[in-house]
Amino acid sequence: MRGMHRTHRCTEVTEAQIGSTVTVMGWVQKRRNLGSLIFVDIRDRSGLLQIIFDSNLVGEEGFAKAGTLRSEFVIGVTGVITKREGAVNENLKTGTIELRAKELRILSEALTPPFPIEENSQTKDELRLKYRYLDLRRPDLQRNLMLRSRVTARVRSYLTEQGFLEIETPILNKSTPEGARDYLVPSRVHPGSFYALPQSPQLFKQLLMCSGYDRYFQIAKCFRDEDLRADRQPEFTQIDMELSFVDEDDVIRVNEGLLQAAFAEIGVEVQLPIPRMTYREAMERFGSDKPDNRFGMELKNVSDVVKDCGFGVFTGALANGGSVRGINASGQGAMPRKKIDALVDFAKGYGAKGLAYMSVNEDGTVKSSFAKFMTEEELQGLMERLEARPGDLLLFAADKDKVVFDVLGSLRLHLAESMGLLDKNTYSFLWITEFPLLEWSEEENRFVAMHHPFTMPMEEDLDKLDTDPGSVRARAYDIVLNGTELGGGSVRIYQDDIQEKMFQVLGFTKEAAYEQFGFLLDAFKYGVPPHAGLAYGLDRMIMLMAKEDSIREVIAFPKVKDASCLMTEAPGTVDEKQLEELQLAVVKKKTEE
RNA sequence: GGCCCAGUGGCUCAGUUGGUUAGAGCGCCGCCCUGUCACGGCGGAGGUCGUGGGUUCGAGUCCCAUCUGGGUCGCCA
Repeated sequence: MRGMHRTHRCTEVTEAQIGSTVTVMGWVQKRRNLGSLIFVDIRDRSGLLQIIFDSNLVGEEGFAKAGTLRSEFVIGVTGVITKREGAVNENLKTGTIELRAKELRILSEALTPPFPIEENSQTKDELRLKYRYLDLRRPDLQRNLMLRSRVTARVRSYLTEQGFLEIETPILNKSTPEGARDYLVPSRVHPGSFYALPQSPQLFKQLLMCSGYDRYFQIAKCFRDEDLRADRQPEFTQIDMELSFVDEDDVIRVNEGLLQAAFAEIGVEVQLPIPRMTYREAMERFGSDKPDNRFGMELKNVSDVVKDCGFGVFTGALANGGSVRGINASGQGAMPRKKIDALVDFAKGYGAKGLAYMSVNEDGTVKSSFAKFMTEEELQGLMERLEARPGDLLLFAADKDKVVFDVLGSLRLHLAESMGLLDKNTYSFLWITEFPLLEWSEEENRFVAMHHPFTMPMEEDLDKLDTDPGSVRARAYDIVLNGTELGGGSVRIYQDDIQEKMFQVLGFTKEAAYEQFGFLLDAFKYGVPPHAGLAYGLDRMIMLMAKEDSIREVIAFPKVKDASCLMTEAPGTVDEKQLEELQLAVVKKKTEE
């Protein structure tokens, strides 16, 4: 490398540099050898620049060397920027200019890559992830990671301007049984004891409030040992924050500014204030606590219309305290039976026993699985409630509310996708408020916290904590973007008596509460400010900004479905010696013996 | 743990009702070519069809099991 220094990235040279000598360095994207003239496209993270090798300028030796160039060789080239003699390439940022090489250095040679290094890869994920370092050379992934870097930089500067302090919290923590499964790390010094990797910095940020750092944030790695999804990785990143002396409106105000700043990076102007909707309304209208409000197809309650009908499925659900609700898949009335059957199966996957449907023909007559049980008046009532027009397809679910919401909410999204209603260029934000404080767990036969045990109940519901805990609403809020939960937070409990009551409702004894969270409860006794906070899933935010369908596309080194890494082959076994030091033994399953 | 989809040269795919030496495009290798940018021309190498078992005279194609990757339900306070 001695004597040659890069002066520009490939697309940093412009027509302004014409006539000047520059040095670029990067990877060979493509060579086009015309015999006595060789063109090479050189690539770096900024993009592509065409280099022309002409023996008159680069010399016989240099020209011969250029002839040996192959894909992905790393080269350095010094030359003169000139206006192109040939045609302009309108697909390139540098399409009107080229670099006439005077000197070529091959910095390293390269094997032919196992898949093409190009945009819009068609390559299987498996191969891409095994060679992630090559995959990461592709322009779309480079754009995603550069976007991620810009957004986090913008978030940092915005929060800093707003008086937030960036403070790190521990990775090695005490395990807490509530919530997701922890990743555990054995302690060598304390055999038989384990640290847990943080699922979030929740307790620490509340302690920081107790300590007077009244506005905290962190871009925090978090870990959850649960199954993966397109939008879930075992390790992920949160933009985590906590504020003192605030209520939910203060948190929302600061975060609307944050979202505006962050989304400005992709040229999207977030309209403020972001609309708010209660949890109850979101469930009633969209069957989801994270509604995608880029399109309609809202749920309609038709329980009153069908309450006396002759269709046992409907009346039976109502008799069991459930409801009958429907959605209108507008314009889908001609859907063939086979596709409707597929929708029924889809609904069954979400716990429905079935799905009643009704196609409205162009002449106004209906074709339906249940019309024969209905009076003309009832059919008309259903059509009116769902604002049905000729050519529409109406779908109904009848069950307990929870199932009906789940089924129709999922169906609504499913249909919207196949109907092409989901526009990735639209960014529709929504705050969801007044979440239930508690959720009944069939598995544990007790109430569990919907958010976490430190979430403040709404004042007007406090008296119901004893009588009807399930109906108590929380001062919790989620920020939803296009049907994705971007983040969530709450006002925290800071009063002893309410916190104790909360633990009591959750079935914690005082001893158990202190065993788990004693340090926090003690801290609260020494002067705790009212506080509230919020955390974003950064990966999801960047995914939506980059219009990707999986957070893997915005994470440099993601894990695959079974939480392993195809490149490093983590996790792996360890030496006997390491296990001995930790006083651990691996129990082999019988099937492996 | 359940369900669904995929697995054929380096990559992306095609492969008829099971039937002779398994095809294509791109890539790769060699030769030729002074303005290409999906460069062009000529020639060439390369796969036994994820793995194992079964049915059959005969299996890429049918059956069973299994592995790998993806999606999803459960799970994810």
